[in-house]
This record gives sequence, C-alpha cells and structure tokens, in this order.
Amino acid sequence: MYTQAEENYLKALFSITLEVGNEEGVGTNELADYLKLTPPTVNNMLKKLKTKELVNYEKYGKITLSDSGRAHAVYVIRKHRLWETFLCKKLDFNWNAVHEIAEQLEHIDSPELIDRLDKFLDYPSFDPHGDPIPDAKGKIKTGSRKLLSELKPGAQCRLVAVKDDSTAFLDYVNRLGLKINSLIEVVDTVDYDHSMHIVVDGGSHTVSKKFTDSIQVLAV
Amino acid sequence: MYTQAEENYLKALFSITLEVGNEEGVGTNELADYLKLTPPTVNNMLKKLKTKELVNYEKYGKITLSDSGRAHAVYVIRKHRLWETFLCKKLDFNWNAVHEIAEQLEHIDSPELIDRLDKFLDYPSFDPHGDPIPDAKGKIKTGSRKLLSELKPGAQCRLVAVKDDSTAFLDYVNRLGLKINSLIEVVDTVDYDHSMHIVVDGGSHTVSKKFTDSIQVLAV
DNA sequence: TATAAAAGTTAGATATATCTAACAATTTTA
DNA sequence: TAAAATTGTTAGATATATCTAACTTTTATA
Ligand SMILES: [Mn+2]
Ligand SMILES: [Mn+2]
Ligand SMILES: [Mn+2]
Ligand SMILES: [Mn+2]
Repeated sequence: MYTQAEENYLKALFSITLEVGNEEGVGTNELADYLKLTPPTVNNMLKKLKTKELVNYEKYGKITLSDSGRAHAVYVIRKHRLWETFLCKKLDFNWNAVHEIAEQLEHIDSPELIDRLDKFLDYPSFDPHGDPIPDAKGKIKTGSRKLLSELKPGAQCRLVAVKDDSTAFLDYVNRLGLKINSLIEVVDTVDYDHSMHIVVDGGSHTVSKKFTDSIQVLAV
Repeated sequence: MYTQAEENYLKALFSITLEVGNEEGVGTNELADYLKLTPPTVNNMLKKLKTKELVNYEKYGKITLSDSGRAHAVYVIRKHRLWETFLCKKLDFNWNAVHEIAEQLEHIDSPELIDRLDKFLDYPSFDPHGDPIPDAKGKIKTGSRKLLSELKPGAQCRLVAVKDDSTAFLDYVNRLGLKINSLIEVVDTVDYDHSMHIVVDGGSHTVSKKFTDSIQVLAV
C-alpha cells in the first residue's frame, strides 16, 4: 500500500484543489507550503508519485491528481473523518482534540477495519466538524454551503462546518458558544476590515474576516 | 516519542524474556530471529536504543531492557491488547483477524486515546486471546497458568489463553471448537511425540506437542 | 523587451531502518 | 587446548523522506 507520506501528499492535493477551488492544478511551492515542507522535498516526492501514476505532472507544470490518486485521497479523507467521528461520538473527545489523533489513525491500512468502523458508527454522513464523510464507494455529499463571510447584515444561518482544524481556532469557536447547528445572526459588517457583528445564543460578538472565512453555514 | 521500529524492538525484548523465561538477557541473533530481521540490523538498532537508555547492552554481551525500556514495552503491549479487545468486542472481528491490525494500531501515540479506549471497553483485564492487559500504571495480572502440554491424562482444564497469534494457528483452534474458557479434558498422551488426545465439547481430537505448547490453561 | 522576481529543479547532505558480505570474538567440542 | 561452530560486529550499500545551497526556468513588470 501507500506510505504515510504518500497519503499525506494525496490528501493535500485533493484538499487544495477543493478548498482553494484550484482547478488547473497545484504548484510545487503551494503544495510545499501547505504541507510545511520545502519545495525540493515536494519535487522529489512528485517524481515518485508520478511513477506510481498517482499524479499528473510534467517538469515546470502544474500538478493534478490522477483518477487513482484522487480515489485514494478520498479514501484517506474517509478514514480520517470516520476516526474523528469515532473519537467524538464513542470516546467523548472534544472536537478540538480529534484532528491530531486522526492524522495518525488515517494511515492504518485495513479496509475491513474501516468498513466495520463505518457500520459501528451507523454510517455517519458528517464528521464532528461538519465535513462530509465519503461513503465506501468514495461518494461525497455536497451541499449549497456558504462561508459566514459571504453573508449580508440581517441574514440568519446555521453553522454546518468549520474549515480550520487548529486547536486555537476551535477553542475560540467553543468560547463563542458555537457548535455544529448553532444559529448565527449577522447584525452588521464593518467595511474597513470586513469584521462582523454576530449574535449567537443571545450573545453578541465581533469577529474578524479571518474567522468568518473559516465558518461554513447554511442559510436559514 | 518512540518510532514504530523502536517500539517493536522493546516489545520483542519483553516478550522473549517472558515467554522463553530468558532471565539473563537476550542475544543479538535470537532477537533478530524473533523480529525476522538480520543480526546486523539488530546490532545497529541496539546502539541507538542504548544511547536512549532503553536497553542495557555491552558489545558481545546479553541484552536486557532498562527500567524505562521495560515500562514502554509494557505500554506498547497495553495498547496492542486494548486495540485487539476493541476490534473483537466492538467491531465484531474474529479473534484470528485482530492481531495484524493491532500491530499497526499499537503505534498510535496518544496516551489520552488509550485511557479513553480503556474506559470505553470498561477496563478489560484480558484480551481476546486471554492475555492480561497491563493497567494504566503498567501492572499486569499474572495467574498460575500452565501449558496444555504440561497436563497429565485425566486432567481437566479451561482454555485461558493462546500463545500464538498466527492465523493458521487460530483457524485451527476455531476448527477444533475451542474458545476462551472452553473445557478441555486430557484423555491420553503419546510418549513417542508427546501428541495428546483431548475431548472438547464431546468431540475427540488428537493434537501435536507444537499445538499443546501454544495453549495456556487453568486446571479445573 | 530586458530585467527582476517568483517558481521550480538539481545536487549533495542527513537521518532512519534495513540489507549482504566479510570479519572477529566467544563458545562448544573433539 | 586447538579446531570448529556459533554468535556477534563492521563496512558498505539501498530505500525512504527530509533538508540547504545553488542553479534554471518561467512569469511579471518597469
Ligand atoms: Mn481533521
Ligand atoms: Mn496524515
Ligand atoms: Mn496480538
Ligand atoms: Mn508492532
């Protein structure tokens, strides 16, 4: 099977393409940045991934996942999100603690284990951060989600996902009293720096653009 | 923390010392054999483990675990056996399938995960093969267990543990209808090759010394 | 369009973990 | 106790995954 490093590159490529909406492909430096590695390291690995036909890549060109590369990337994401769900639902972990552990667990190689874990969790559709869990066939539920930062004053919405796994961010989310499904009301926005006044559970808060860019919502 | 390779060496040293009752220490070749590696590979790793003060070892001398080496070995065994218990009890795996997966899971580094898993499983004392699970303080339950091969004709006993994790062995155990707690009656032994006639659940079988050496029992 | 900046690659080094081949030390045994 | 067998070590190679420094190619911009 694939090494941990290889799986991390595949997952990163998939996520960058999706998150940044980067259709035409990813650059070496961009990928290096995302993975917190140096460009030569990435360049070196790319050659390996190309030989294994997991990526499409020509010297000085953009990188994209091949079909098999994408399929495996989705599988790694499935593993990651199922484990996160297990940690929260069954072991009572706080949602801000599960990502780091799932980074390790996602590399365990046993398709049967993942199938059984999926069943044990009753085939969940979303992980504790609201992200969709690919099913056994690699199919991912997509919805018409928006970023909180896109909403206008007066809008009401429900938090469906957080797009930042860092403990600092999730701690802050917790401190604001926000959870998956929390009702958020946009009171006002500040033109100057796009910060936003929101009301959550009757509590009023001012949050930065950096923050509202990491909150995915569904209009209500 | 420790690498997977390091953890495997520590676990192997602990097991050899225990299983073979090897008190004075383990040799390079013996350890290499056990781990299915070559002696130079082991020699090389030993130097690293010595610098980290996990083993006591002098050139051409016997290898023993240091206190911290032993403590970590026990912790790896705790992780392994808790995961095996999880796989059987919660994910409904057959006991002959869990060892290989636990070989991977035992290297996940998160003490909190293990504590919570232990609680989730209601602090089990024995794994699916009947082996004792070290508690959070590293304490291991020991009992007055014997090998089936040590019993004399007429003896009755209960199977408490199997000492071979291989699929071939466990499949055979299953085929004989043996489970943890099965009642076994020793009918007769053959002097020539120490094979044994046993009765299990009314069924009569003849089993080899190799087999009876891998079955731990408690007299009844 | 020439130059500067950004992006990407190559070369060579390091660390981990493994191997084979050759050699050395220790232990067994005749 | 000398030779043989066993056990253990050293040297040098390979594979993976990473780094820094130097260089090249592509892209942006003056
Ligand atoms: Mn995550
Ligand atoms: Mn990962
Ligand atoms: Mn096992
Ligand atoms: Mn292991």
